[in-house]
Amino acid sequence: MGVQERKQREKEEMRERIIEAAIELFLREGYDKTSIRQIADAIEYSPATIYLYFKDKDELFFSIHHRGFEILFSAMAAAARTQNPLDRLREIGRVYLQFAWDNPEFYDLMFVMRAPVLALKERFQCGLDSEWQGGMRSFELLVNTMQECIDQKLIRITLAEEAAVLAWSLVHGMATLHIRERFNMVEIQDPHHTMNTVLDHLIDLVRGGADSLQWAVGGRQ
Amino acid sequence: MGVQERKQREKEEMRERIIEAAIELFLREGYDKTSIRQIADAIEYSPATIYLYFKDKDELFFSIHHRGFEILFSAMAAAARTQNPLDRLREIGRVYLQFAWDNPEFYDLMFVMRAPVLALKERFQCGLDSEWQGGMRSFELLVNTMQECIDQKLIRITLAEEAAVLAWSLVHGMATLHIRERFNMVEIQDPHHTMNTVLDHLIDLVRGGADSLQWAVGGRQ
DNA sequence: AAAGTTAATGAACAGTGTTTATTAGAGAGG
DNA sequence: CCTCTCTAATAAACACTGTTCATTAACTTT
Repeated sequence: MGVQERKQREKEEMRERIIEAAIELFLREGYDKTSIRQIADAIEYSPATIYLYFKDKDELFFSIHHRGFEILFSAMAAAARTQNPLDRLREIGRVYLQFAWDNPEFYDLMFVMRAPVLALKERFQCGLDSEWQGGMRSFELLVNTMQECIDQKLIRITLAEEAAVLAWSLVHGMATLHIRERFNMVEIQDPHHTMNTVLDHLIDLVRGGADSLQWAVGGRQ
Repeated sequence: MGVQERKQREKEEMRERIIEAAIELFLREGYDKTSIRQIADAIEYSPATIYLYFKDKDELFFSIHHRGFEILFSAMAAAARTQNPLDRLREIGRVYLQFAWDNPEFYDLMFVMRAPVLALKERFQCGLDSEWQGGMRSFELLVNTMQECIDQKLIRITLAEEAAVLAWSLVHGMATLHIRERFNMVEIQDPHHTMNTVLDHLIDLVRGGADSLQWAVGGRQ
């Protein structure tokens, strides 16, 4: 009897409808102003219904944060295929910064807000370790790229993880200083341009300049 | 008649009492759980009273964020006196990271939360541009240090502001990835150690290594 | 058709930030 | 000393918030 499968499907569709409405509101109004009651209104159900599909608001927003990573990955796909690992590094950085620039609310949810980690913590205790999959994947992409750079002697840092933390922290720092409006506060003109310029500086610095490149390629043992 | 001066003083003292109670709660319970009613309870006044001294919650927390900068500056004082600008740069970075590590709630309020900037925006429209003084001062300290490094040909970036954004973004990125628990998510072991190591890497990279130092000092014109 | 199951809800609870009409008390003037 | 004024403090209310739970309505199975 396919009735159970249909019910399962309907439940899934309902979850989807809730998430869709929540995203719509979230992107338009921000996290704080996206209330359960507003979401319920948008899908024309009662607020209590949402709690039949999500444990609480944190879990709902944990589901939303997945969508953000999907967008990030689809933007990252092209960059990740760049052959030269150092060029790839730059491309990854550019895509990451552009994603933060174009989707500040998503970026906030994925890398700044506490809601998704709180939801994850509870799941973790309940055994279901779905992990912070998206974040993991993108960080590993960065670590692997760094490792390739190290293997090919393209950069001046010898520990891939440290290099990855360096790069991630830099772009994340710029993204959040922009999103949370601290660049305005110190009167940085044209933050978009500055962010890309600074990313270029990072690449130049880790590469070690023409001298170091020569040194790396040339040998010295 | 000194009665008006006394009243003025009493008003100031009341503001102080409110801020003190708010800080106490804020550091113990976090921003969201620090409600006007709880603050009012702590000082044994009614919630409405607080609105006689602060326009709204944002303005109250804008006042608190000043205290954070005071702590940061007193920690920064010694570091800022380091003679060699490159050593000073490292010290500033260390102190900054340590401040974020030791005072995560303050750091959050000063560099991540939206509340203080929202309060500032309203003031700005009302003519009173008290500015984001603390942030400005610390950023200028960084820019000036970078300029000294450039003047003494110690670093490989030629625009002080860009170098400052690079350094600030890096340490801010590490601080926030830690505070908002994203380092845990990608399973970084010993984040405190990693953060300092990465800061050292930055210094090494901008310095340009022994070769570049030699090149800078030696001349080549 | 009756029984069992379950999805949906109205209403309530406990909290939030904020506003306003009212009250109690201190300071000034006669 | 007694009014009168002014103002600091408040109780109560408003419009929200996330969340829970007993009740209802509808669908499925017997």
